Amino acid sequence: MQNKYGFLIEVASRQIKQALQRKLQLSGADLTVDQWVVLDQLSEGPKSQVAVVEAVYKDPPTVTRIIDLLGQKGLVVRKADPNDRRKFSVGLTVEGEALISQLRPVVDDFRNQGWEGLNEEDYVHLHRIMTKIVHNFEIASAATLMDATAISDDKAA
Amino acid sequence: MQNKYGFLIEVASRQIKQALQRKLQLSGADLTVDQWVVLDQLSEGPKSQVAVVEAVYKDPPTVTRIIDLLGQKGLVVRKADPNDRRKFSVGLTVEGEALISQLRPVVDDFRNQGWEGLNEEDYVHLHRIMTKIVHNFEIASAATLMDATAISDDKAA
DNA sequence: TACTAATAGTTAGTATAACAACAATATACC
DNA sequence: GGTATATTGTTGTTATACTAACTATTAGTA
Repeated sequence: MQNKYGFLIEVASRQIKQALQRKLQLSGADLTVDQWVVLDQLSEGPKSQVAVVEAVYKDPPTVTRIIDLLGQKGLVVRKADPNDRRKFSVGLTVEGEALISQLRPVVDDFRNQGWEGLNEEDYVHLHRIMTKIVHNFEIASAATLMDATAISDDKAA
Repeated sequence: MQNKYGFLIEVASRQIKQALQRKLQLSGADLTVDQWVVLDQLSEGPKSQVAVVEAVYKDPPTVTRIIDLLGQKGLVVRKADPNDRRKFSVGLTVEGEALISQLRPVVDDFRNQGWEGLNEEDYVHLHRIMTKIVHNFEIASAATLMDATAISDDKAA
């Protein structure tokens, strides 16, 4: 039986993150990969933290802390939600928008570089295998996310 | 162009780790997944920490701390290497051996469960795509590891 | 031999991941 | 209206990831 796919996936995951981190640093950005992911999400428009949690699939405490750091760097701002006093509306500052514009091409380059030599079919394989594994562990929320990612990738293709 | 494969891989990686962690806890083991990975490596026989670093592809500081924790739990012991006073020889205690015997079937179950519905061919795809991505970022050590994993999987198959 | 470089391992600092517990607010229901 | 419950977000703790700096030891070399 096949074994250690988890190890394979984890090592690749760490390497990818590390490579992007170096790329971000080379471009002069004082930003971690996870901070980038959250910032990128907010470029779609202001969101509550729960919405960010669902979009990037991180835990609420993790998102709280990442937004704290992004706030300290002046890239995002929390505003009170007038309709629900439990919520914030987290949005980009002008500096945040500028940084995204600067980094978007860098990240696109990165993705193209990492995917070089692979094709659409490979992506389908990758997505199918990942989704299958996640489904096999019956983690409903993650499975939903993987499915949603497939849809958005279809749109992007 | 395909995008966000990194995100896909990272989410799957976290989910897999989380699922295994729950499985370990259910089995009554007071052990993290990463501690399990190191412990499992040491079942091949005593190793220096550098050897462990290379086997599990973690950083030296991370391995130091994991071995510290495994030592506190009485599962492993550091012994001085008589040939090189910089080195330790890290080996399992009787308790460590026992815990591995107890957990090995649990982890095997876990792997089978996660891989259900997938086949040898899928594993080849997965391995090829991961290796390609890692190679594309020219991270020599990781690329070597991925290649080595392919070989060991061949033996296991 | 003495000097330099490489290796093995540790310590410190920051960030993320997961879990638990919590406060504040909103919703549902009686 | 009042109470139970769910939602939103925070704080605390432990473990891992990565970087940098450091000690001790070994190997290489002039």
